[in-house]
Amino acid sequence: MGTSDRRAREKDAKRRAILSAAIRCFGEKGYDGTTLDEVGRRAEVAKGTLYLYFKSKADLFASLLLKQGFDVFIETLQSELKSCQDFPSALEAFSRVFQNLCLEGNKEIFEFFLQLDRGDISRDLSPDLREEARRRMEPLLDQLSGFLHNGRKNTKRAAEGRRIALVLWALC
Amino acid sequence: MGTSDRRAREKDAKRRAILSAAIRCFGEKGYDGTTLDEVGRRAEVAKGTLYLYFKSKADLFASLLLKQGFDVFIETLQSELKSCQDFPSALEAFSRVFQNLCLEGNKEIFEFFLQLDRGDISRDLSPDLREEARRRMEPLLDQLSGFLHNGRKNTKRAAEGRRIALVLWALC
DNA sequence: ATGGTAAATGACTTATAGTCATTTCATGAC
DNA sequence: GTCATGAAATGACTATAAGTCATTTACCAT
Repeated sequence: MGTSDRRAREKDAKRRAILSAAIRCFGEKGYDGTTLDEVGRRAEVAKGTLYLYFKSKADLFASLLLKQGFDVFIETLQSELKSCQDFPSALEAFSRVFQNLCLEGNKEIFEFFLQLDRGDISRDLSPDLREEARRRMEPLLDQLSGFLHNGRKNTKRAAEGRRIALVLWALC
Repeated sequence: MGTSDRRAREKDAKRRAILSAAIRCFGEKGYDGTTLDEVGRRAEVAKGTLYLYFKSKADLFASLLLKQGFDVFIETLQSELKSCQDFPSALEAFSRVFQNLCLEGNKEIFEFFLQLDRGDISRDLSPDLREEARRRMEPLLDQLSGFLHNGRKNTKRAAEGRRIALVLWALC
C-alpha cells in the first residue's frame, strides 16, 4: 500500500512548510524577535504542532541553519577557494563569502550558527545536530589547513591588508 | 561639602557590587541561565534597582564585558603580539589568547562579545557602548593590518597549519 | 523636628516558550 | 455505510523571567 508513503510525503511537506515559515520569520525579525506563534501562523499550523517536528525553538533554528545556511555557505566557499593560491587570499575569500551571506538577508542564520559550538544554545540542541555540524565543517578545515601548509612560500598576491584584518572583526 | 562626593562614591560602589554579582552569575550559568532576580539577590539589591544602573539585562552584560573582558583581552593580545613577526603567528596569538580567556571561566563574556556588532542584542545596547567597543577595537585592527602588509615577504616561521585553520572554527 | 529629594523597593504587568488533555480525521474492518 | 483505532493536530493553559512603577525609605539642609 502506498498509503504510508503518502503519509511520509505529507509529513515531510509540512516539515518544509514550517522551515519555510521559520526562515522568513527569523530573517525578518531575528531569533529573539520571532515568536513560535507567528511561525505557526505563517506555516498554518498550531504552535503545538511545531513541537511534533522540532524539539525546541533553538532546534528549529538549528535545523534551518544546517539545511538553508550552512550548506550554502560551505558550497559557495569551496567554489571560491578553487581560485585561491595562498592563505591570505583564502582568508579573504572566507571573509567575502561570509559577509555576503550574512548581509544578504541570511544574517540571522549565521548569528545562530556562530553559537552552535557554545554553551547556552547548544544545550538545547540534539547531539545529532551538533555532530552533523562538526562533520560538515571538517572538509573545510582541511582545505584551509592545506593553504596554510602550502602557502608558506608563495604569498605573492597583492591584497588589501586592512580588509583581511577586518575578517577577525567581521567574524564577530 | 563632601556629601555629594560620598554619594557619588557610594553609587559607584553599588554599581561595582552589581557588576561583581553579575559576572559571577553569568560565569556560572550563562547569559540565558542568569535571572536578574538572582543578580539582585547576590548584589543585595532589589531587581528594580538594577534598572537604575543599567538599561537592560543586555546592557548590564555589555558593560561587564567591556570592563572585565574586552580590556583584558586587548591588553593580553597586544602584549603577545609584540613577539610576533608575521601574520600567521599573529593569527595564532589571536587564537591562543582568545581561547585561553574563553576557556578560563570567561567563556560567557566572550560569547556575548561576539554578538556585539550584530542585530538582536545590540538593538538593546546604548549606542555609546557600541561606539566604545568599536573605538577600542581600532588599535587592534591597525596592528593586525600592519602584520598583513609587512608579513607578505617573510612568512618563514614553521607553524602548525592545522592549529591556525582552527582559529576560524574556534572563533565560532 | 520637618520638608524635600534621591534612591530603593518588590508586587505587578506583560510576553512567550513549552505542555498536554482533548479533538479531528484518515483508514481499514465489518 | 459506519464504526473502531490511533496518529496527528490543536490551542488553552502553565511556568518563567524581563521590565515597570506607585510606594516607601533614608538622608540631608534648614
